[in-house]
Amino acid sequence: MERRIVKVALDTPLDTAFDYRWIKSDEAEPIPQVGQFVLVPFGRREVVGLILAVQQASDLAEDKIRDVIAVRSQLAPLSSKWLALCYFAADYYQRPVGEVVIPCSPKNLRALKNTALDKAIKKTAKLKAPALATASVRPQLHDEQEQAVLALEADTGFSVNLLFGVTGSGKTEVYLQAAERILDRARMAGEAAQVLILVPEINLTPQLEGNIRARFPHLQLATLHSQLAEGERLLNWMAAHTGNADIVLGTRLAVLASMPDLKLIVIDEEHDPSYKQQEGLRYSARDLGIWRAHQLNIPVVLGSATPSMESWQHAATGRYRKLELTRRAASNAQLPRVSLIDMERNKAPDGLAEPLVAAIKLRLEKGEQSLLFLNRRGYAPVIHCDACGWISNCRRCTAFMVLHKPERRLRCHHCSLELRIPNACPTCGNVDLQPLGRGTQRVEETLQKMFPDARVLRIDADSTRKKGSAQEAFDSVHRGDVDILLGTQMVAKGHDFQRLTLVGAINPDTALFSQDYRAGERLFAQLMQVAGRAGRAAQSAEGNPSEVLIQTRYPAHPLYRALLAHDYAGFAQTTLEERRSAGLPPFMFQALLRAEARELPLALAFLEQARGLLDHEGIIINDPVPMTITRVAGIERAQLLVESVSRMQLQAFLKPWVADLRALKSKVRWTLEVDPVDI
DNA sequence: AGCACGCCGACT
DNA sequence: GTCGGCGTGCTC
Repeated sequence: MERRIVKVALDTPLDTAFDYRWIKSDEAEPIPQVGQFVLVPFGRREVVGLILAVQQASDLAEDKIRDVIAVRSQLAPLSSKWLALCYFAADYYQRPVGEVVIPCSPKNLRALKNTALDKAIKKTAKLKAPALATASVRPQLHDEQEQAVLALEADTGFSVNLLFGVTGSGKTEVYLQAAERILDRARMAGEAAQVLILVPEINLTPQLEGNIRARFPHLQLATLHSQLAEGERLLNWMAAHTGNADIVLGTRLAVLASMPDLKLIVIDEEHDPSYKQQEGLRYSARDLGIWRAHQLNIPVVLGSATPSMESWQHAATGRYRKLELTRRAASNAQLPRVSLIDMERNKAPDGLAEPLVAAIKLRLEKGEQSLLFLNRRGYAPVIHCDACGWISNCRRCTAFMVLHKPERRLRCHHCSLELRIPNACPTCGNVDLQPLGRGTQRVEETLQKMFPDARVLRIDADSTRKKGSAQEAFDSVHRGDVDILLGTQMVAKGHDFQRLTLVGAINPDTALFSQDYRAGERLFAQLMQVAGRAGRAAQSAEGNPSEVLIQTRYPAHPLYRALLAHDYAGFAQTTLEERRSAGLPPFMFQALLRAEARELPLALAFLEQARGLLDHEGIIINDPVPMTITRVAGIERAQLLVESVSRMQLQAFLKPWVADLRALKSKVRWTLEVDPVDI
């Protein structure tokens, strides 16, 4: 009787492969192969796993080993290249490989019985083979775009290309035509080819998806993101895995899609923080994308108007090739004019200074749209009592309870605790509790009072709780049903509003003096991005370019000076000089050990213990410190930063360190993050 | 991580 | 008398 031991990776924090017994049940059943999914019993559960090895014997006692329930042998095994990518990710981010290979695969491999999987396989196989080289309407490229496309087309091996161009300069067209030419060339040569396009957010996908389908009706497009229904996710995953999908468009998790014929990777808005997964396997999809391109010896394109400091530095040293688009694609579209409103000189009792109010009024008179950007939701970030100094602290977190006036609630944005607004001060009974500061709800109220006839729409996480409501809100702006759009960073991304000629940033200063050394970089990117919403199509009716007004108390700040001049390069140079002298990334490689406990001293003691575990030549281990928001939902948090000027040296330290940390079996919960973005 | 077992407080 | 709190232990 044919019998094998299969070593299986499972989605569990246990850093080991699990042995299962496989016995041939009938003649037709094939021997299991590495890279196939299996259904196995695990404790009291049945879980899906991936076969990492097939062997004749196990080191374990026979009675410890359980039987495989089913092998998903209908599916072609995942390739060794794909497995190598997953092993790398697991190794680099110090997590078990099962936490890489299982979460990025469709859940339905387990939930579906074989018949349903077969159905999906049949459906995928039936996808029409693309008809040869159907004519599609291909927009004329301007010379810079053409040069970029030619450069990419000429690449026959690995290259990292930083496509640097302002919003509206036509980066998307470069991606599409480079993709098209690479797919065409492969087809002419009788080879299979696939292109992977990564985007930061789900809500950007429908627009780009529509564009791609319209442009390439003859190509198969599959989307992959976490909000797909499971059935659809399985189909699209299969389309990628079988090679049927010519183009895969997805969010960060798509970087781990199985694509046997991958020939080009595009990472749009490469600087965007959402490429970094913030739980479980804390990977950077951008970094894995670059690694994958290197592995497959293919080009990768990183697109951005405001590249990350890492990418910009690599372009400066020549490690990446810079492809630059210096002007907007539509010939009549100009860059918006950016001005600062000095809030020391302008009174703004309602948070809106007179010049901004006047600019909004002008747009209302002309029937044009305004967009106001305020990265703070709720009505006011805190309420307080004038009489005794009471302030609305969250009792479970080191944070304020935020006033949400329409809901008549105080809400903690960290632990989701909700309370009714107290009628009187809880300590002294004073009935006159005052909101401090301003969130989107409060500005919305102000705008409605100021402009009673204007149609004001607020878009933030609170106003778009319901599924599909964000899309509906954006649609109403596109239809012209909105005069003044007000929102958080949600409004900064992706959408081109044709009739929008004014953008106002209400209170961007808060990011200037943040603890987080990346806050400035993010603010610059955000303001550039939100400014890019204006005048995408053309100038205002009067022929004036669109206008961006930034309210600030620090008009001389270098970040704003660079923004006024549309000078990303200058901003990046200054920032990189600061980073170099302060010993920060990209000149330093970091890992962050975080610990959580009921009592802060316990967390700190654990980190102190961790610090002393290993010799660490070439590694800087900093003091354990409480996190900025020390307590969340009643749990105290602390962290320990580990650094090295050498990525290799840091990696060499982390591996045995993590093994020792696991061996401690401490009651303190801990996580390690490699290349952390929020410190 | 799940998921069970197990031993102590406020409820139908 | 039981439901349920989360401490501890195991998963091939």
